[in-house]
Amino acid sequence: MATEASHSLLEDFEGRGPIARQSLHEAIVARVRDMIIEGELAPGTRIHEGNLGGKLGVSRTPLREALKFLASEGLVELSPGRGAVVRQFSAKDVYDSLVVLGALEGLAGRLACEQATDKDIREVRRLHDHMMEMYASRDRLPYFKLNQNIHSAILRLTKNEALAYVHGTLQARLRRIRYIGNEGPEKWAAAVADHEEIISALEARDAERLSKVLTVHMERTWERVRNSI
Amino acid sequence: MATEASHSLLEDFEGRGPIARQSLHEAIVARVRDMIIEGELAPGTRIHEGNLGGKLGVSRTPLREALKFLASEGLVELSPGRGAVVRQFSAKDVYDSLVVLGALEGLAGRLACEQATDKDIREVRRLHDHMMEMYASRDRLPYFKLNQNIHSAILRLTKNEALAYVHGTLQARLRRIRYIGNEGPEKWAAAVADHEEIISALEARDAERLSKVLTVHMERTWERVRNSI
DNA sequence: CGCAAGTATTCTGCATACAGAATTTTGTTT
DNA sequence: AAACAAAATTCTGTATGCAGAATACTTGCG
Repeated sequence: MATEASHSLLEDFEGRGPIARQSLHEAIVARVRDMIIEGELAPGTRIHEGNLGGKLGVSRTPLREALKFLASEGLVELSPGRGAVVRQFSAKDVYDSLVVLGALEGLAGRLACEQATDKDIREVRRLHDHMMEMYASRDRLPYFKLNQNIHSAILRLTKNEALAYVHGTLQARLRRIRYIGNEGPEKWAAAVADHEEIISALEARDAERLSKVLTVHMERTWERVRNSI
Repeated sequence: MATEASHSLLEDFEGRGPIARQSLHEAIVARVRDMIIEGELAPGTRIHEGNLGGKLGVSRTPLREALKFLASEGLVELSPGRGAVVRQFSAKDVYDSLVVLGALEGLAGRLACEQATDKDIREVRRLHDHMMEMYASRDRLPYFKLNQNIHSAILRLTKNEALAYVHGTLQARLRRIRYIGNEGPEKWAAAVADHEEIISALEARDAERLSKVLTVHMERTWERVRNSI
């Protein structure tokens, strides 16, 4: 099985102007992370440094560095002498992560109501409205991505980097699960209803209500995804 | 300034029997992390791959991999073209982290009361009593380490890996701050009092009380360390 | 004496080379 | 044909080499 003579990340990088100041390291991390999230690298798969490097058009050295980075994030596991393996998350892992995310988003809701500027909140409203358009037209993928963006945005509103960071790492672990979790119409509608309340509580700067609905939203998320694991 | 011809991590590793199955990668990560926590690598320092590699007795390749790992943890920052720099945490960073840790320990307190076995709790009691002996003899360093161990142990009692993981990464960022934070006798006594209540609530499996005291303990920790940043 | 431009050196980032461990294939025996 | 053993191959882990960027140094000029 020959490695597809594909598109080189390095060329991408060199092609960019001075605007995209990201390093090749970050590009590889982002690319491999996406491959894991989108299932191109299935959980449990042993990552072959030669093949993957060839596919991405980079040598093993920067690829290995990226894998260590992802290992620290918890997306891959390192087994000494046997390289990196795409981490498998059990149903319990997912549930546990959602419990923690519930607590983190609960805290974020409280802080966001205190810290956010009116402009910040309008920005979230814009994302929300856009997401609702995607719901109206039943465009799953854009809806999914906007959904993620809204949650990340609320985390950023807290202006608490540590909070945004830990939320981000847990979120990344679950992104794949949510990505595949295509819930039915009634569950989707319930999720949308949650989001209506989220934006409403945020605009009212009702810390308790926002905190509560975000935590409950996480619990309901578990109900939605538990069968697709 | 010549690099000290020191003790090689690689030799350490080769010297070990089959018991210590940790890889050289993990050894380097642990060593550099300790150097950061203990201040041997000061915040803001640019890490010189050649020098540090020489000091540890390893080549640049595994060292660079370890630095990427630590970058993901947030202990070092990568600036493209300029290598790795030991991350500086501002007072706000520390406060923000403590706020998140407060929420996480609060959650952990609730979960620990549900999930812990009696044996688990006895183990924490043992650590607690041992820590109290160290307090009695005013042995700061052992006290400090046991203190950390107790908090980590409570996190493990939850049997929630995701929770323990995010707690661990934030904890690592603060370890250096706490390490240097030598509070006076009355503040130390107050911290000890908190710990008495923690173990008492845990043994009573009083989830609300344990959750509360752990969160408050974090807030008080901020009061203790805020002036030493 | 200060400052700037140009040069020299050092350092990072990536690729490659090499040794040893892990795995697969092959061959042999029952 | 199955199972074990041994050889061959593949793969990982580390060191080293090399190009280009970043930094330090030197020299010339105001």
